[in-house]
Amino acid sequence: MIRITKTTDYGIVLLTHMAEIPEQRYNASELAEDTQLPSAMVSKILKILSREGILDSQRGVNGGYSLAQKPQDLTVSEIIAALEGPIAITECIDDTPGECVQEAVCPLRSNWQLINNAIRSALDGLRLSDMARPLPPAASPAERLVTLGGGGLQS
Amino acid sequence: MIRITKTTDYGIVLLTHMAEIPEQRYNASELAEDTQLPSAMVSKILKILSREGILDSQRGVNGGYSLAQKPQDLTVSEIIAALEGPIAITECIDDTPGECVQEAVCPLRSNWQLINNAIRSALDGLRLSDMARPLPPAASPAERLVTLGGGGLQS
DNA sequence: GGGAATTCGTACTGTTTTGGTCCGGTTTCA
DNA sequence: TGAAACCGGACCAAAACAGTACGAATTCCC
Repeated sequence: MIRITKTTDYGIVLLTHMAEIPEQRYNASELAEDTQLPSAMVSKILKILSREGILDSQRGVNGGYSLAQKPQDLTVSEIIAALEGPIAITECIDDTPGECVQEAVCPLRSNWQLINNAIRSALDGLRLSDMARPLPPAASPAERLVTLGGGGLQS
Repeated sequence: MIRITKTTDYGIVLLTHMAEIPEQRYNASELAEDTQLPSAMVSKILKILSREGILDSQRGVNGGYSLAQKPQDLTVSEIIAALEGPIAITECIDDTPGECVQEAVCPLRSNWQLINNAIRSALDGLRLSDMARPLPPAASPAERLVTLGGGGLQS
């Protein structure tokens, strides 16, 4: 199953929550409380997001974390990249040439980029602000994209 | 890192190879030889693809596997779904309601669909025949999609 | 009918990744 | 000075993955 790790899952939940009041500063335990996620985990994730520049951190008594950018400027792609490294589906992408045994045989190396780019583009198009919208009034936001590419049921 | 398992990686290599002469029947050891992949693994993967209906299998002396569809009809999305289960990034998608502790708190459940759909759409647009093309003459195929969505370097 | 070639199903095992915890250190503020 | 917060790791159990093995079941050919 193509999946995102729980770390990333939680990360997006946290960021989405913070995006509700973007300017506010939140501390780790407060966020854990609000989202009902394990607090040790929350704090671990916030550390990563801060190290990666997605959050600003403020130490000390009234410290905490706040969004480094506006929710509408932060792409899902960036968030995922921060939490699980670069979005590169397969290994043979940034490999040093010569390492792959298939190199001579495999006509795919560059064609894998097709898949990577397709996914990255899709994720670049999504903003934190899109995720934070709590089910818009008229049409479900999910519908917007289904029409874009065909969708298809998950069998 | 969002990644596809090696099983899927190999699977696409195998299918791509088979797509070169779509009507032909290939046996497992032949394919392992051609692609330089571990033969036990190859055979395991072919079994799965056959069970999932992507390949037709023929037992017996001159048996082997052949593509069940034309390469231009088979989407990357289907291949991945066959090899790693439905493309559903997070757990809380097809969960039975009530299982998720966050349910009350989490405004995301339906918004995760945004991400899932975005990725699925991207993958639905790619065919096996696109992968099989061994670096078309004029422009690299990777370029086609970069322009489509912005691309962005993998940091 | 028998034997060889081939797929089929599934169980097994070692390694890596993931999810989650813990703890000692550092910074800031009152 | 001490409490509140972040920071940076190490650490561990459980799950997933990569790869192997082996005994069926089928089919073809002689």
